[in-house]
Amino acid sequence: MKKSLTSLEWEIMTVVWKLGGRPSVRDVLNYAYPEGEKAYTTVQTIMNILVDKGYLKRKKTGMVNFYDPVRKKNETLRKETDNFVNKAFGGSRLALVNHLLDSDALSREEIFDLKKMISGKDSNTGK
Amino acid sequence: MKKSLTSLEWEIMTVVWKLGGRPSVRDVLNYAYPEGEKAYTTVQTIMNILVDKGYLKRKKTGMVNFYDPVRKKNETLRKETDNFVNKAFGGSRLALVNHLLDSDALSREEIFDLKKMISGKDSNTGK
DNA sequence: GTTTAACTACTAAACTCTTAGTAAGTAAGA
DNA sequence: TCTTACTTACTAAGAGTTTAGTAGTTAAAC
Repeated sequence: MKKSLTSLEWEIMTVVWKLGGRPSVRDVLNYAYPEGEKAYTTVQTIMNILVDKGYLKRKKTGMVNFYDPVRKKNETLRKETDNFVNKAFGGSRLALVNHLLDSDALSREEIFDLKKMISGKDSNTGK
Repeated sequence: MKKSLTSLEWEIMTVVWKLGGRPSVRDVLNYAYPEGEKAYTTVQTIMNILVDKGYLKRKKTGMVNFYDPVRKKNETLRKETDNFVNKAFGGSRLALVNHLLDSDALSREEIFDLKKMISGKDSNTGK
């Protein structure tokens, strides 16, 4: 149902999550593009698209719009990961992990860390 | 440099890899859309876009074009995974795995399988 | 109070993605 | 050889993405 995030939309959402507390267009602009890498109205447009897509809620206080993420970063990450897994790994999250392990996508140290990470996991906590 | 694959482009590439041996537009169409879910020319257009993007090579034999994948599926998978990891996880592949473990994205069984998978890995084989 | 700065809403252009039609050529069958 | 089936190359329309300008309003500064 909900449209998936494009590259720039991700970038903006990441900033909104990082800033916390209902940032305005100006807040996002100042933080992400302090050297004028993007026009004010470009960021404004994207943030309004994010409202249309259901990722942000807009609330006006005085003259200014403030934007609140509808979902937490984690939840969104999960949905988008699922999208990617569907597209590239036929829906199998395990196939993704398997790919990371089989290809040389992960370095020796990463695999080492991964082993540590996973052995710290209790397999009874999953859904 | 190389443009990343869209949803439909992935779908077509997957079929080309699966079929192997320089399939034609007709081959892909018959395999993937036997009930006419897509028009011949739609598939043709996408495959030509894939040539433009550098994912397929086109070679005409007689009247007919045959299409050959430029890279193996695994290589492409790795690049696209990197793209996604860059977009959504700030470039950290470990953060992706961590997310899969921390969220309830993986079921209990999946985590169990994952543990088996990773303990079978020799951490000296990574790059 | 008039200018200046900031913000919003609206508009739009260039580009990509997805979809598919049409015209023209070739090959095979009747 | 005439027709039919298949292929290619080209074209295009509608939707979405990314970019940003403009017009109008409000608030602050002088």
